Amino acid sequence: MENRSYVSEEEFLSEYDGTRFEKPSVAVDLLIFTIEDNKLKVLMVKRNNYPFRGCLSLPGVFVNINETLDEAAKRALRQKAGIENIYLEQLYTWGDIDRDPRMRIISVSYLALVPKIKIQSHEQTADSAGLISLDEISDEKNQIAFDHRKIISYARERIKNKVEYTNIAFEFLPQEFTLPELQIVYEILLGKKLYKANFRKKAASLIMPTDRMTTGDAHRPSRYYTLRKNGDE
Amino acid sequence: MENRSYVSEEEFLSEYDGTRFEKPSVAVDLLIFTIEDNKLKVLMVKRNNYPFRGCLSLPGVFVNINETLDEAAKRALRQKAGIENIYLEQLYTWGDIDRDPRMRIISVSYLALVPKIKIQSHEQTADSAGLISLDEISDEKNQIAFDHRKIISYARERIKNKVEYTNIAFEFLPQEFTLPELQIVYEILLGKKLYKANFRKKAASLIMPTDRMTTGDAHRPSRYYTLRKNGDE
DNA sequence: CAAATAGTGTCTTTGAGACACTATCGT
DNA sequence: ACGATAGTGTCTCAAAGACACTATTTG
Repeated sequence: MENRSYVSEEEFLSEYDGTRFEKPSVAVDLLIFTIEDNKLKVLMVKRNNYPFRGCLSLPGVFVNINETLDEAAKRALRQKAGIENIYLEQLYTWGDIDRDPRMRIISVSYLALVPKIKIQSHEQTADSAGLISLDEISDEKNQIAFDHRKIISYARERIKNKVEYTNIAFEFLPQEFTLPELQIVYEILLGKKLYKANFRKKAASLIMPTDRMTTGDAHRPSRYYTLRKNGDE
Repeated sequence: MENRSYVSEEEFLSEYDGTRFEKPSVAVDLLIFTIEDNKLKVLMVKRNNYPFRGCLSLPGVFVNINETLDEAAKRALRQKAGIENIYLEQLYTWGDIDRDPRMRIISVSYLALVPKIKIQSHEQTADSAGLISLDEISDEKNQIAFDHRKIISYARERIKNKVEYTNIAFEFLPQEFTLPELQIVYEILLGKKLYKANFRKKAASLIMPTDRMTTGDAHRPSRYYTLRKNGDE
């Protein structure tokens, strides 16, 4: 009886092309976004090897033969930024031939969103990692390694779009937040000011009030809310 | 002076991990969607080798070392379906370890949309290709190779979403079409009936009337339209 | 004229947008 | 009382949804 028996690689490849294949390398690159000082920032590392020595680049790892892409992304998140359990989604796969001058590397990029608090304590994990504002990255005077400027700009667009039809904005905040805080996050991500009253009406269906309030400010206190999960009434 | 000098692979890899890497293979798989007999269908080929002999699978090729992912996708489109110059976008990259029982293969999937007319003449290109309706693919009685059922279902969702905020529906139609035809395409892609009057009001801003009308039908004739491109008034 | 499909007019409801107002803190 | 920020009420306008109507062809 025929079960899924092994077929040699040679035989297998001939099914497709009849030629040998030189394989590209596969890496995973991370786009770890957070909001600091009311600015959207990306975690980048300074390269201390060629090529692009001294330039900023996205943190990444090679994909091991025995780990999935998602696992590789999570490992990179742990090893390069010391973060776990945050929003993570596959973004796009970059396959230009000369994107790395040394060899052919296909990069599967992952988008990670994280509240600033979670990232603080791990700042000096691997290499010299740091949060870079998107303004600095757009600035042509700053050297960015590989095609990473393009990748970041792609990620920025994805965020802007997804804010409109998902709740990713909440990923930038701690579990409890005030509505003014939430509004600022939306304004940063969308890149425009919003009307307070309208924003609150729309947000109302997404959130649940807590009984905690801000204290100590020289103005009316603000209530803390949490994101309403599916199933909460 | 230091320019981007060559660094041995060994040395290069050590920067990341310090271990040797066994590389996965990288393939491109195509999801070629079209509408036939008022049903959404995908182009699939019947496998005549192990594994999954006799099962339906998505057409795909390995990525050559000297071609980009987009180029590989276009080549697959040409070689496996004989189609060119159609809507093509990268969908998602699948990297589970055992998605192929023979060896580690990472698959970059591409979504292609095509009007039925363009595909007709090339029906019997490579292998035994054929258009399979999504109902048949969901049917657990039909054997689908690899993780391709999951991939198709992911693509189906992407189409449903993108119909809402892009003009991809037009990719399923020839250059000239009637509004009833366009409405049917939208209904199939969205999976629900639409109100004619409302649909037409919304479509009005996207289309340009021609002076051609349908003829020969035992009812009022229908005007042909074209998609309004950016720049058309 | 009957059957069939193409195409239109209009009312209702919903939500986005804009603006003016009130509320509550610390000093 | 004042400055500052939190929070609300309400009007307008545009789009989505629902339904009833008219129009034009063939046989």
